Amino acid sequence: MKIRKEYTCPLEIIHDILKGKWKTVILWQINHLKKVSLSQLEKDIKGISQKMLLEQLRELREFGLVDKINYEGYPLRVEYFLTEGKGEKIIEALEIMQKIGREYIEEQKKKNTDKKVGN
Amino acid sequence: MKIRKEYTCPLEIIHDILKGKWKTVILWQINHLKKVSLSQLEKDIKGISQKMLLEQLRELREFGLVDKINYEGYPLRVEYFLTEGKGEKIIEALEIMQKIGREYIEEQKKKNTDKKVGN
DNA sequence: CGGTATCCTTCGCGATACTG
DNA sequence: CAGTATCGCGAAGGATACCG
Repeated sequence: MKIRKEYTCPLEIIHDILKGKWKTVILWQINHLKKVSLSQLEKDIKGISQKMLLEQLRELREFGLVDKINYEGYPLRVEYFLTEGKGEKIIEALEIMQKIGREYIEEQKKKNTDKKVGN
Repeated sequence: MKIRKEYTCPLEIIHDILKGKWKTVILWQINHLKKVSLSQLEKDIKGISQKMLLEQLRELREFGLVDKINYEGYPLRVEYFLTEGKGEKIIEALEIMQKIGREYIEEQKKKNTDKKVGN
């Protein structure tokens, strides 16, 4: 369990929520597919292991960003999805950051072409 | 250097931007104080070492979220501040996440009092 | 005061094997 | 298909000493 007993500052949680290599990508992907199975996520998120995926999904659920439904019967089937409140809200934050990411990429490209051109 | 040579996906950057225990807190604190010296940040951010602070500040500067001014003369003096574009923008994202953090804290409190009451 | 370098510990995470 | 358990390595991060 990586979640602390108690938080005093909301900022500490921000860190824990997005801590780890995969959380943001998982959230992003779930938002993209809306309702998605474990195996689907595993296919779509390149390089992630099932163990990591499950670990991170569990944490995201504990924070109330993600939820899941277990369907009865065989073969087993589950659906992961963002929670209406916090889950969908955090996508807004990720979108802002994603734009900043784009800006950064653009700047780097520009720097590189400038270098090649002359200086 | 923890920043990669090149990014293909903006989401990878989101992770790198907020990676590490301290980045969000540092950004938050700089935003709060607007222009701030290293020693001031060190005092205000509880538990951080000077080494970590400088390390993270450097990364934030490389991403263009933070910038600094070096003043001439002794004693040495610098001022760290958020960049107008990306720096101030990311605060919006942090604010959203901070609210989610608050929600989570409230829920936990409620759960605890409910437990005490009965069940 | 601001910043760099080094050493050492802890923990994230990948690989792998196993269960219902 | 969904999920748990174990183990080992490398990176993150804390402490500390030193430089301009």
